Amino acid sequence: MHNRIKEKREQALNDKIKVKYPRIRGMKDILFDEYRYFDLVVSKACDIAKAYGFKRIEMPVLERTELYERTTGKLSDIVAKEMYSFVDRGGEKVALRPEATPSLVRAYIEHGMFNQSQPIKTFWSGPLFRYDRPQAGRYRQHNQFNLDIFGEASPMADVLLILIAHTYFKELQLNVEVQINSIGCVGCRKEYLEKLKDYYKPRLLKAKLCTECKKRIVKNPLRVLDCKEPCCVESLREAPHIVDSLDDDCRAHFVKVLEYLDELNIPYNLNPFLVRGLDYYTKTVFEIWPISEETSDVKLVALGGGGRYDDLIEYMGGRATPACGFGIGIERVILKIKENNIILKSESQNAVFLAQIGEQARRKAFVLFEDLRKGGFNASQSFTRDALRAQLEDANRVDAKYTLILGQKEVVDNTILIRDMDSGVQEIVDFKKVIPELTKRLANK
RNA sequence: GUGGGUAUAGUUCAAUGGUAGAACACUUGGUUGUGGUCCAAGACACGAGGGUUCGAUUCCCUCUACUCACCCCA
Repeated sequence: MHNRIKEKREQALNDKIKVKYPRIRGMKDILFDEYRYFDLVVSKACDIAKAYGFKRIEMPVLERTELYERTTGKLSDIVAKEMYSFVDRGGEKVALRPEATPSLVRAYIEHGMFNQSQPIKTFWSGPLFRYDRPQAGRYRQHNQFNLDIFGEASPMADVLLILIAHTYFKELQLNVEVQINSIGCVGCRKEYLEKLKDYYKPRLLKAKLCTECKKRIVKNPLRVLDCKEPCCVESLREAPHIVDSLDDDCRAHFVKVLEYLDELNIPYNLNPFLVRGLDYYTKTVFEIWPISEETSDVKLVALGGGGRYDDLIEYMGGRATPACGFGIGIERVILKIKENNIILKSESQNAVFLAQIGEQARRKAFVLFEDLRKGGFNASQSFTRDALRAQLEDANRVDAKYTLILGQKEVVDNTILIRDMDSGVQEIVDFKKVIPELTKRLANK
């Protein structure tokens, strides 16, 4: 009776809490089953990265606001309207990182990594924050996995990144397409932008653009290429391609990248209108687009993207260092995996469940459980429960192959029961021989 | 920032101008030491505020949240 009242009170309290302190918009809890996907997606990426000689790095979530204003660009949407920035108690202007590259570059410079043997290959995984309106595959806090290579000018670095990305999605059984383009160096881009502006000089053509792009063509012409408005897409049909404006060096670099991709049999789509939103990219830019299973259409939400940023490190006050990198959106990958009904490996690896009845048995069970764990068994238990029935239910829940039952009687006799959970057959075994017996049984499987 | 849709139990969904049901999940018991099946019992919900009304979970308004799309991005 007492318990019931207590429970009710707790429930009422919980309900109140639920409405009183709701989660912040666009933020997600990742629980249990969901976390299995998270784990798979991240650990697979880490494994591949390690295999290719990348080393793990983590940076603080908080950086000076200025860092992003200078690199990502004050005018970019990310900085201008999506950044969580505030003044801290010491009067410092700080921001929750909206992307990882600036922090990486900051760390590279700050720790004098240019003095180590180049290239420096890093991988990183963690949360990013953008104050955006949430929707499918977009959150205010989302996780990315990034690979970056510092100090390598060779097109091989670009290729390596794309190769890893491609391998990664293939191993996850996701159908993707690599979209690739080169936006050249500052010089090429300057030349191209003139050509593009010239192309849009005729009034008639300019009139076709959407309102946004009419502004863009003056302020940030490259972004016009990226617009998805049908009228803009249409207007671009005859537009000059940036690859035709590349200088010898940039062209040679890009050709080399494509040659290697061909060699490696990595399917790509040469997308002359692919430009990336961030200011610091040079030469190769690429995105990974999912291909929908049923329609085999390419969906426009990218699972990942990246490119080269050869000027960024010098621009930030470091020694001139070529670099490139790319990021994968963890939540988006998970979404795709679920969409495609890709089945996770079952977690029924809790081969042995240890049940106990009575105080003495429980004490003995604690010790035995440690031995099982140290012996490499996937052991589970619910020592907080008393009833054997409840414990067997738990054993069933975790899909145990065997349940060990240790009761008062067994303690006295120095034995233990081994119950086969499929057949329900159980056997009395000498307590000392449990571990060898289990080893034998599990080896036979 | 703009536009659409939605809001009922832990989850997925019903019904209703007279305060609500199911399925699954959960707890307990049937079995004081035996799970998966079965049976019984139990706990748990109308997002918030306002209006219309004798009476609103239902109709209207506002807010909030969720969701989808645009912008942008991963």
